[in-house]
Amino acid sequence: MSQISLTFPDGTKRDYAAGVTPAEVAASIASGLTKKAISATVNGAHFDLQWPIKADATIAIHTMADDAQALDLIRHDCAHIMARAVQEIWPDVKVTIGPVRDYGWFYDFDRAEPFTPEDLGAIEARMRQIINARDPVRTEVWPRADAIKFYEAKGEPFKVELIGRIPEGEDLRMYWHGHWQDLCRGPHFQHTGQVPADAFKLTHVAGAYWLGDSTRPMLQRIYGLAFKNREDLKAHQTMLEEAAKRDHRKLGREMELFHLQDEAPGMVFWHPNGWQIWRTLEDYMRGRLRHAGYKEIRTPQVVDRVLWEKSGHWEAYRENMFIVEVDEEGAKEKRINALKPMNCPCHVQVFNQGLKSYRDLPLRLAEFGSCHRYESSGSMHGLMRVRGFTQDDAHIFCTEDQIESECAGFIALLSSVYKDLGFDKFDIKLSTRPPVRIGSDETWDKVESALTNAIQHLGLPYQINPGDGAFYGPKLDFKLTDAIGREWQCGTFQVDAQLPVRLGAEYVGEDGAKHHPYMLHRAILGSFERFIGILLENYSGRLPFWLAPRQMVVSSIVSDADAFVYETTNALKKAGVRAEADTRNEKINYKVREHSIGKVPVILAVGMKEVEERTVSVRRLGDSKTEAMTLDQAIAEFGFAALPPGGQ
RNA sequence: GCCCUUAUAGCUCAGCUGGUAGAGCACCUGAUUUGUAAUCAGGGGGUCGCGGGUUCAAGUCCUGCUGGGGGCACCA
Repeated sequence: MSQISLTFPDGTKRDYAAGVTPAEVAASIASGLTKKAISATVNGAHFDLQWPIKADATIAIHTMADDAQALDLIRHDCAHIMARAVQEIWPDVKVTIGPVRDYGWFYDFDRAEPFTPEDLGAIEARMRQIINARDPVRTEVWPRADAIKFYEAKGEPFKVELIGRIPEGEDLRMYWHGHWQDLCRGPHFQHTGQVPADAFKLTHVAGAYWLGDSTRPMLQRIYGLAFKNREDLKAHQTMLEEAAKRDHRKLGREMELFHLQDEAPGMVFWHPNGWQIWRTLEDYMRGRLRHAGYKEIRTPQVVDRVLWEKSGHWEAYRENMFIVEVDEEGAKEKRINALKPMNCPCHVQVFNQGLKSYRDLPLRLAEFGSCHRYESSGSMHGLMRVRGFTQDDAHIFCTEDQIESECAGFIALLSSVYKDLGFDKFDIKLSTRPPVRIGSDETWDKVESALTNAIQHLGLPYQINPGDGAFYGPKLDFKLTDAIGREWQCGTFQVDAQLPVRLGAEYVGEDGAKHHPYMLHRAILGSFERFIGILLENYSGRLPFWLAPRQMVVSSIVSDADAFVYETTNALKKAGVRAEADTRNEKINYKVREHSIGKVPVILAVGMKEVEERTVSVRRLGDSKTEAMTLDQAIAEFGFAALPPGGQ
């Protein structure tokens, strides 16, 4: 047998017989490593200890100290152990696939009866038995015909189909966890006892289409969490509980911001406090847009289908549109309109009024545009996915040469807005030309490089999603990261050479001839509804002072202080602060508690001491200390704090 | 849209194997004038999501619809 050379992380090389396994390599290095080794990285691929290495390679042996590999094996072995447990309890259940995911894994099963929470407990118990049995894990590469025959005999149709989808030439790997068998890419541990028995938890069952295809059968997916030890699992569960506490739907009720009801699913009823947040945010955005050279417009909600036919939406998007029929008396036929699902066609109508010159470009038209989309019933979620929403929309009409500078200007504006709103980190994703597209390659080259140059000149990192652009042009998506690490896609910047042509937008160029402008679709917040939801969850409802719907409550301690409470409240209001007086006959403890729960950023307490000294006692949310301040100081400080960032 | 699950007072929830509803908070009234996260006492409040069905009897069992939740699909 021939020799191969393996290169270790420290650069040393050793020779082995071809076909040596990582387990044998580990044993050759140190006897302690034989026991501690769990897997290896061979030429960048995660290898099972049992897999033969056939040629020269770089190799690194992993132990449980390597988090990434250890967690990958723990979660993947959990998936197999769970599937084995399920089939041991219910032998007629068919298995499908069970991949690793963030913090755990899932496995999809085909079973007539639904799994119940009690079932999950029984499965967990059986999993622990399997782990405690320390059953060996074995793997073999099989010819596909044998594997297909094997699964047909076993009555596992999903596995048979899966084999048919694995590319020819790829090794078909069979795994055994004890007596139980599964088709799997691997790698895995060497025995089931290597999975920590106290660091996993089955969390919930959900439906999932086979192969993610809604025309295929609905399977039952069981989700599990798994970590290296009990403490990590507990920490993660605590984190999930904390995340649930800041759910915007819960905060919306507690802070009296908005509600949703049966008669208008997916449409928001904004209450005074919530609408105050909205208006503050809208005023802020309006100021930012004005400074960035945008002109604000307003276009109709209900538009005749003729326009949607021209724009192409009637054909492509009709099932998601709210159709409005008007039956005019005496008219020969009904007039069919649609609530606008987006603003772009209306903005082109504004552009088309009057003759435009190249001197008018770039023309930036902004609208806080109310849109309605008939979203599928299962997709709605609080403020995050609704049927009626308002975009911070704008369309920039420009020439090809202006795309790059417009893009750069947009990203600068977006990053500044995100920073003001408390999001320091965001990622950019560039989606490039798809296989099916319109326009010449030359134009695509030019437009894609305009976007790339704009990002690069700003020195920002970005990822490329090849082929993910729209058929009419490339796009940038902007994803921000919130306080607990979740990512939200909000901003977008799309280049469109199509709609201006379809809707006949033209300008007179320097050459005196008519040209179609490019249209740049862009949004920073995405929608007010969703962004307010994100803000609430990011801040856990404790919005920064300028955004808080109720900024200050001036609370009396004794009723003799009431006059000074009103004087203070009125002075603060005059200074632009959203201040309220609370002179109810209640203890100061009661008032402090109530307004703290109400997430009011600043509570002022006024007793006789303050009345005599013309001071206020300041208590900031989340801080149990108080601070004495003269009334004049308080007015100056909080009057300033109430201004939006940038002093607009 | 699909799978599972769920719907009881303004909110959070209890109501066992069917016997016509209960708690805490909130709300109202009274007392209390209080120093930084709940003062005490009393009171009012629910056609148990909606429509059918089984039963002597339905919040409870069956069924349809609607909304919510967890996912999947969708998000041009």
